[in-house]
Amino acid sequence: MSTDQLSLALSALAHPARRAILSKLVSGERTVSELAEPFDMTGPAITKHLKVLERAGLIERSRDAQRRPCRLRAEPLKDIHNLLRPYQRFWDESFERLDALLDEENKHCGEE
Amino acid sequence: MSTDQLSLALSALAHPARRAILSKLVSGERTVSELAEPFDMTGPAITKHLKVLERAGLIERSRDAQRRPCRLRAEPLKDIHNLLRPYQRFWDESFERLDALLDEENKHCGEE
DNA sequence: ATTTTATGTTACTAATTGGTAAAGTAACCA
DNA sequence: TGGTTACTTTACCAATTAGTAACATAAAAT
Repeated sequence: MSTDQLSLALSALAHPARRAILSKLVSGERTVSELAEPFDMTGPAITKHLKVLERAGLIERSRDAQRRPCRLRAEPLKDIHNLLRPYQRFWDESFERLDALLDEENKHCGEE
Repeated sequence: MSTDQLSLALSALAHPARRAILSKLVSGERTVSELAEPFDMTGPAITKHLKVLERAGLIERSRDAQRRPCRLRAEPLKDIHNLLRPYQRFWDESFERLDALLDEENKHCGEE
């Protein structure tokens, strides 16, 4: 597995349960059991998903008595957003124009 | 593994080699060997990465004699972009304001 | 002190990933 | 027909991931 932050964040998001967990955190801190509740998933499974998210820097955890609340950290998402930026024009243009754009680019830097 | 398009696209991007391949395709069609050249990687390894990208809908392949040129397909990237949108305000705001935002949200929907 | 609640750890399994070497296919070239 | 180029397929391997059941810990409530 690739251990750079960007790869970690992307592969953390590549699971519906983890995306659902993140989206729950948009509205604020949540405990592990609050996050686990809507999923038909055992405790250890949730714990592992949270570890993946934590390792990717997408959540932070604190302590509140026996609870371990999770909160969102959006920085890695910003990196993904930046990764996508060079491609954005490909979906902002109509699909017919894509070929034209590619051909145009080829004239400039296609020969090495 | 999750087989929905979004998960496939995200996990396809979660490898530096595949991101590098995609970024090469921004400037137009490339053959397999053109894509393989900068990596210290065997043919079969590249073929596998291309299959992952193809399965995720991020590239299309055609035929030109014995060559199998690849071209970019950006739609799945648009889906990722849309996935990120709800989080965007978290990095557009200063980090001090994040807590305030979260607390504000909690007042509205934190009690169930 | 004991129980309950909340969460984590360990040990195990099955499936997937990322890589290799070696053989196979497909199109062009002489 | 035979050789070369371009790429794929077929085993095979080691490492990782996603899940489970069972057990462990930590704080609060009784």
